[in-house]
Parts: sequence; C-alpha cells; structure tokens
Amino acid sequence: MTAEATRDAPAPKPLRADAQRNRDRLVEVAAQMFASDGVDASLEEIAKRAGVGIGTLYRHFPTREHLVEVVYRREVEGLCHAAEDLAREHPADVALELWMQRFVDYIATKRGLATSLRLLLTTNSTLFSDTSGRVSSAMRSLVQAAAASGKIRADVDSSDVMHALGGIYSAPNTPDWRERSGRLVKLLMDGLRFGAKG
Amino acid sequence: MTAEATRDAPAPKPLRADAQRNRDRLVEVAAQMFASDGVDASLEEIAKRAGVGIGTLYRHFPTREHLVEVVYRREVEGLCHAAEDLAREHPADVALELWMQRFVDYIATKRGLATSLRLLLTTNSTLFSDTSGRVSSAMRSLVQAAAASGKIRADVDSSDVMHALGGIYSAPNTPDWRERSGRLVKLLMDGLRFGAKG
DNA sequence: TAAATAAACGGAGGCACCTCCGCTTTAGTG
DNA sequence: CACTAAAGCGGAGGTGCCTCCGTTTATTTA
Repeated sequence: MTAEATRDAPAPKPLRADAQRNRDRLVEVAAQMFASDGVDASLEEIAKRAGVGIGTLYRHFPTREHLVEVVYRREVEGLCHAAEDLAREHPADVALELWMQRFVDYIATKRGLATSLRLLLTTNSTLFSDTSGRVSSAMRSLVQAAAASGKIRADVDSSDVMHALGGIYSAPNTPDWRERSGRLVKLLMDGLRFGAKG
Repeated sequence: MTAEATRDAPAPKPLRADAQRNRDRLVEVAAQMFASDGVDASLEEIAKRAGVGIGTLYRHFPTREHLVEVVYRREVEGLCHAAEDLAREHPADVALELWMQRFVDYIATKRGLATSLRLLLTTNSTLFSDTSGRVSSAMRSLVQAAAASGKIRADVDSSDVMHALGGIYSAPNTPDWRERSGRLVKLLMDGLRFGAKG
C-alpha cells in the first residue's frame, strides 16, 4: 500500500508534466501562505502567487480542506526527513536538539491548521494514525542513536521525551510561546545530557 | 442559573421591542430555511424573508453557527414542550407514540445540522449535555405515565426505549429513511403494548 | 407631548468562493 | 515533423459573506 492510496485506488494515474508542476507550486505556495496568514488565507491569492488560475487550484484541490491535508502531510514528511538529514550531519545529541527545535515549528503549524484538521478527521480518519506514528518513530531513532553514542544518558525512553514535548502543544499560545518552547527544549536536552558517559 | 446564562452573565439586558421582534422572526425563518435547504441556506435570503436587512441578522447572530445553535435549541424546546401537550391531550400510550414520531423529525433536523453542530461543540461544550438531558427526561415521563396507566407494560425502562430509537440516528439516510423510522416506531409501540394490563 | 439619547436598522460595497466552458498545451501516432 | 485527442488551463461572472456607517425608531426624561 503506497502513501497515496487512501482506499481502493485501482489507478493513481500519472499527471501530465505541466499539471504536476502546477500542483507542486500550489502546495509550495499554500504552505507559505497558511504559515503566514493562517488557514483562512485566500485561495485566489494562493493561485495567483503560484502563477495559475483559480480554476486550476480547484481542479487539483476541490476543497480548502484537501489542500490543507496535503500541506499538512508534506509538513510531516519534511519533519521526518529532517531527522535523517540531521542525524547524518551532526553529532547525535545535537541532531536530537535541532530536531526538537524543528518539532516546535511543526507543532506551531499543526495548531494553526487545527480547525481544518478537525474537519478532516471526520472524513479521513487515517490522517492522525498515519502521521503520529511516523513522527514518533523518527524521534525514537534519534533518541536511541544519541543514547547509543553516549551523548545522552542511556536510561531514557523516547516516548517520555515525546511526552515532555507534548506540554508544548497543550500550552496556551501566548505571544512568547515560541521562545518558551525553545527554552523547554534546551532544558530537556540538559536533562538528557546530564550524567551521560560521553 | 437560567437557561440563557452561558457563563458569568451579569446583565442579560432586555432587548428593545423591535429588536426582539426581528430576532424572533429571524429564528423562525431560519428554522424553516435550514429545514428545507440545509444549514447552508443563504443568510441574505433568510434576512430578506424575515423582512430585515442583512446587517440586522449579523448583529443578532455574529456567525452562522450562532444562528444554528439557537435554532437547534428551539427545536429541542419544542420537542420537550410537545411531550407535555401530548400527555395532556391524549391517552398515555398514544401520547408516547405521537411523541416518538415527532422525535423522528427532530433527529432528521439534528442530522441536517450535524456538521455545524460539530463545530459548535468545540466552542460550547454544554450544548449536548444540556439538550440530551432534557430530551431523555421528557421521554422518561411519557414512558412512566404510559406504564402507570397500564397502557403499556410496566417492565420497561425508558432508557431502553431511547436506545432503540437511537438506531434511527445511526441508520443511513436513504430516501426512505423517514418511512422506515416511522415503521420502527410503530413496531416499538407494539412491543410496548404487548402484555399490557390496560 | 416634545425633545434627547441610546438602540437598532439596513443595504451598499468590497472581498472571497467556486463553477463553467472556450482556449491552450501536452503526449502520443503515423 | 504534422496532426489529433485528451488533458489541463484560466478567469469572467454569479453568488454569498460580512463590515461599516448614515438613517430611523423606541424609550426615557422633562
């Protein structure tokens, strides 16, 4: 079962080259717009900035929610990918810390999309089970790698770390929310490094 | 705590006579329109048919959901009221049957409003606890009266009856849904009358 | 009853949504 | 390369949403 298959998909059909290009641009631009203006960003503006007509946007994404879902899945994709990249390019503990900082961004997006996502969940119930599984497994491998290399203490369960980060999500969104979350991550890392052998 | 008080309401403020009149008309018309055209009925059309400007509608109901909520509460109100009226004007078992038929209408409405109501629930969590309590207590008194008068058997728990009706709600909305539900109510009444002493 | 004031009204106007269909581009085929 | 069918494009236009503010009306006060 590929990632695309939502249900009984017999022929996913490859898009024509120009169609694919436009679709990608739309998602790209939508991601920016949703991030800066919220989920209520104007679809016509998104189409315009992507350099396509509004009709094209609607052909690809019949409702706003469809577009939101794709953007959200892309976000998750990026987050998981980042875990691999960071692990390759940094010492294990640094990779973990950087990733958690990025995780904060992800949560921020998720919050912004929350209302739309709620609607999606009534339609497409696999969305959350899909994504939360992938995210937590990305975190698990980072934590395990860091523990194995001795950069953080070994007696740590990755799900505990995830749980600690969960506080970020439920915390109220005051203006200083982001800074506060950043500090929380640092604090958490200090705790993880404390007593490490390496 | 009155029915109006949602939270910390120090002064409910009585409306000016014309304002109250307009508000009532709006709710009246909205109820009809939602019933016939669904929750997406045009607000401008509702205002027009109520004989007021769109601005007036928005002053009273800042969002569509507010209007939906009021209409829904009115529906529940009417349903509970009907229980008392029917009990007064009919033999206990007939009252129960008529009320259950009306309950089917109520469910039909509720289904129509479901999407909007879902949104409301994230905002105003007392909505369901308020209403479901009132409805089930209306049913309880009808069942108890019918049982006490010997028109239906005495060994019946009203919550079981409610549960049986619950099947109506979850049933798929085929075109013949309403007839089917009507038959279900009749069937249920037969069961309730079977072996009654009166 | 008349004047004063606060409350309410209403609809024009600006913006976003979304459909529809004639035009353009792509990807095959000979 | 030329041709064609199918796929895709785009934006005009009709509709609904919602705000804003000048005008009207109910109520209070004298």
